[in-house]
Amino acid sequence: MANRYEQIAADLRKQIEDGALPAAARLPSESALALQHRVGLPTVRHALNVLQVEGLIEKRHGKGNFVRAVDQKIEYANDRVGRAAQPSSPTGSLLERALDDLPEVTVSCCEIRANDELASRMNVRVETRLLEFVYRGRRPKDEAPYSIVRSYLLYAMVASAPTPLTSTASPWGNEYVDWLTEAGIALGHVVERLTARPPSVREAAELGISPGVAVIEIQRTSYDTHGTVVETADLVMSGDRVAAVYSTPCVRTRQSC
Amino acid sequence: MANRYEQIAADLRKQIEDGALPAAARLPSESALALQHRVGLPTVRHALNVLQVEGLIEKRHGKGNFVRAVDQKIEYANDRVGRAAQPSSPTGSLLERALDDLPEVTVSCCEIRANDELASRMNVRVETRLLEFVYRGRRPKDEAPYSIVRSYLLYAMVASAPTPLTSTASPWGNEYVDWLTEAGIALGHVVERLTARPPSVREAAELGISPGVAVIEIQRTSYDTHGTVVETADLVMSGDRVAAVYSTPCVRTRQSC
DNA sequence: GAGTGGTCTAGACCACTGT
DNA sequence: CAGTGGTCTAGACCACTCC
Repeated sequence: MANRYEQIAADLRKQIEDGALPAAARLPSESALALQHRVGLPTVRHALNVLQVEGLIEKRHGKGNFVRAVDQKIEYANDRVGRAAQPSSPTGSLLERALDDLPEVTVSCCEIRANDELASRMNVRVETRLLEFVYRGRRPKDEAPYSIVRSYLLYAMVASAPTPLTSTASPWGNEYVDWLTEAGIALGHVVERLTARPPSVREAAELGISPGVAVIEIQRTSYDTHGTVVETADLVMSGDRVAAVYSTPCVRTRQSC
Repeated sequence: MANRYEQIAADLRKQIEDGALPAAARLPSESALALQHRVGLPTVRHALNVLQVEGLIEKRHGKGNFVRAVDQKIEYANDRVGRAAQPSSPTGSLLERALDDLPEVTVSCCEIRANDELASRMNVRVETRLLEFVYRGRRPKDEAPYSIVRSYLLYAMVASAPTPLTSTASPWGNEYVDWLTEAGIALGHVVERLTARPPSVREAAELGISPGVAVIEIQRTSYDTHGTVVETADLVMSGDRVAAVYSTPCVRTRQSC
């Protein structure tokens, strides 16, 4: 650990953890740090790079380096999945209310044709008409959204149902449940596949995060009671602002276990 | 996008995606790349750094830079959570079998005392006697494990039950379900909180991943049928080798919905 | 305009890996 | 030993932000 840049990184890391450098505080300028530690500028930049990849600091061109605020996380809870947009469980909703941080949600919709991937996921033919809904959930105090949801429905299935784009929507794109219900379709179960990965360049820009801050990606597939796919969605969420919470009841019917 | 290093990164990224640089292939040496693109070494290293943070390449000191293999992911499925170690659902087990990739699991156990965090999570007093089980799941072809699970049980609750450390354990540390059952305790539900984040230095070393490759962290809490915490666990999984899969049935009893 | 971080150069030396 | 990446230096110039 004789590395100079590791020492500098460790020093700053400690100051951040101790609170000497509180959240959102500006670090000394890079040249100042170089003087302090009697090293060259590139060495300081290397150290800061490490901290950036660890998600501890954020660089702002022309302004300085800042301690990343890692406050309470928004929760994506599965007890709302497959239910109406109205949150019935306190898990997520109380938290959001308590923080005076009701999310602002923007929704857009357009008609598209299924490409290979969507066709395979929804078990339909390529070029099938679909409706794509894009949801962006944002905390009022933030610039960038914390999640981007692309939800896909079969055009033929919901075209007859009224689909008002309410701005009071859930940020997770759960309104489709209501629409399907109105169309007489009952949901059976929802399968979600979660992965953690670095953001693509585009995602980093859209979510306002630096590369190195992980994102959670959820591929959601909703089935009706007959096992037919009725919806699929891609959720990409900023890993440092969102946690996913799953509650699994242990129903042990003698049969299945 | 006139940046030289972005161009180099984009060039290599394209070659990896196109398959010109297949998985596990070695990239040209840094000095060779510098000559090819007529830039200085630091510029090439900057580009490679970007690709490393994106998880596309892996650097090996003294050997070279290599394309990261991103093969089929191990699945952590909640249909096994709260059930016995024997997987009953095909979701995960079939995949693992098909890949001829049955995980090797190492287990260790020691008695510890609850610290502040564990005491709060298990709703017991600090210094309460606990049993800590550490599971590491590893693919035979890999050096490092893909997941590290630390599971905590109340010593008083399971001390009387036989706890054979079977090497055929599930890599996710689910044996506690059997032990609790033997002790006459019935599980009620399991709550899991997932987050995505960069690995700590220690985790990166233990999981054999480079910083910048995200990890999935799951904080699991198991409750019995009375709502008492009977187990809690921390699962840290290499984000590029593991996906978490949750299947949520939409039981809409008229009451609760 | 002054201060900040971003890009890039050219070169030295060290540490790890293989032969 | 030769080849590889890892660390570090000193300095030039550009781009962004704020006054």
